[in-house]
Amino acid sequence: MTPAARVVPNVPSFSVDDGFWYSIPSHLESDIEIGRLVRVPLSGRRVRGWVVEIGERDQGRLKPIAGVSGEVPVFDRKLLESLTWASNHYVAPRSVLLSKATPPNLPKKSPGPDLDFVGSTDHPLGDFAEDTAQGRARPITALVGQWKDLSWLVSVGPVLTTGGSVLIVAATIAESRRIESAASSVFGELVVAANGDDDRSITTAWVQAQAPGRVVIGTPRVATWAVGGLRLALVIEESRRAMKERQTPTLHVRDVMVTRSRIERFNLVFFGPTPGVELVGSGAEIVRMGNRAWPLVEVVDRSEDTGGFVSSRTMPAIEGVVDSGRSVFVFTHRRRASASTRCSQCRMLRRCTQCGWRLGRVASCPNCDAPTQLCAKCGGEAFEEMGTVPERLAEEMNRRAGRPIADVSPAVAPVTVGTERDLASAQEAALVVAADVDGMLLGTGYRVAEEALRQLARLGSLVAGGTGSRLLLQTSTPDSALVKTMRRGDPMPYLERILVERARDRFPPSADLIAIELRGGKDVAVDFDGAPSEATIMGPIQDGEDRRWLISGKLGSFRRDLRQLVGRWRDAGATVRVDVDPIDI
DNA sequence: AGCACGCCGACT
DNA sequence: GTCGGCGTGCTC
Repeated sequence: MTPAARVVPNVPSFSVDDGFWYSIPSHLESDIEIGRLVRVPLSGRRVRGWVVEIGERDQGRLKPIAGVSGEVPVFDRKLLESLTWASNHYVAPRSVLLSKATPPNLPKKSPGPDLDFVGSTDHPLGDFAEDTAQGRARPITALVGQWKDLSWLVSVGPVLTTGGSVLIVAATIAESRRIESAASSVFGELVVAANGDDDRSITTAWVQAQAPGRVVIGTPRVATWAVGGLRLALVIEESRRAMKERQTPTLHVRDVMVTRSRIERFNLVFFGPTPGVELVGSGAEIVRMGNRAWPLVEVVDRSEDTGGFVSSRTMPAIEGVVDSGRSVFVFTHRRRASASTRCSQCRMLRRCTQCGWRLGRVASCPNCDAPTQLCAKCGGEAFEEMGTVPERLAEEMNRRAGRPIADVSPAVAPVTVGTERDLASAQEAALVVAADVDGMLLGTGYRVAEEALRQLARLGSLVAGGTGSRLLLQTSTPDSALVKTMRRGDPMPYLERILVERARDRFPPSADLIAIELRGGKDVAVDFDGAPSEATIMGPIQDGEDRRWLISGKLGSFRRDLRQLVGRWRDAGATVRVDVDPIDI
């Protein structure tokens, strides 16, 4: 028997998931521990790999580890367990997940922090941080409210003074930078931010994050990082799209952090105005901050209104704010006019009276060929394009104001018109207008209701403080659940209702959902033998060279079998994308 | 991934 | 009879 280590080579293939045993040469013995990067011989060459187990093995035909790389391990046993869970959940090779925990350059030893901090506030997070500092476990918490003023940062102080670290994950680099600069003014050198885009600064941040007693801030990539002495993790706006990786493996920060907090035993708080339905469904404890999760809302009822993008009651509000020297942001959810149209009179979606197909500007129904007619609802004969193109919106406001007040984003005029893509860079405004709330609910997919609320709440956080500042919603359904929810300022009853509907319709989080996409490999035969009877397989949908399937239901151990299948399809030459928990289907 | 192996055609 | 093209399979 000889000292040996199991090593997962850095090879993106399912077939090396279990790793291989190598003997440990005596001169390396003191360096080999779980999570260390090593170089090992593998089929006639040397590759990098990670130590995942240490033991004794029969010398047999074991090859020796050729060397160690870096100065410190990149994960411990617990983080390894979380990463292994993720490789299974996301149907990805284990080495791909281990790579995500590894800094781009070789990690050095970190010097410990040498500064101390004391402070606290009466923010709800203060209690949480105090419990964390005392070593008390708290259930996973959804803190419902605005985070942007950042005054809450100081309340994580007690965790630091007891030698623990705090991890903060934000959706984008811009937000991470804002949090970093506010945190630095409170905690100084204790702040570590992974905001760079070059390998060197990312590696430096990783190294610094290994010393306990830090505030580590970064984008979703840091969710798979080891953090020294991690006691409290904070995820800001977990329901944002950016919280899920786009390519395989499609990690979601929420799911990774929930698993890590259970295994590594740190406290976990999700913070934002609208927790995701999946988070609500996971039984997280809901803590509301204040009475409203977003500022005051004014509703402009358009059901009696005639055409145009902006109501005759909205225009004076906009002009009033402009005249007082403050700014306005007008939000429209679509950049391009869609093919659909609606009645200018009753504002209902125009549908074929024969088959219900959505109609654009056509003389006959493209589905059933029936000649198109008057509005099925009210008999109106004028129709307008759906969706409010920002340019047209700005033109209309300028025309009606009789002076140039509006322009499309980025802000150059007092009134800025923008879509979701402009929200990240938008400036605060005294008046924020959602031009077409009804249109936000007309999309397809099981998430539209949730998305609509999330976007409106996000608009709320653009509203500057001060008297008269507000969010104005234009809608022809002022009694809808969405508008009522916005008026009340509490997202929870709305989200809980969506949760019930998802369970009824067998959508996530009540059911597993995996989309599989094969690019190329036309002759690769695909079958899902062994799929459990509780799973439904839809597809393939052919899209040019691509084929797409959707698997839903209770997957159970089928996830494991899927690894084999995906491996086989890849070996046969197909590019396989596995989208676990897909957001748009 | 990347290397060996093997089967095939091309060329000394 | 040998060289090198690349498709297939395996890696302690």
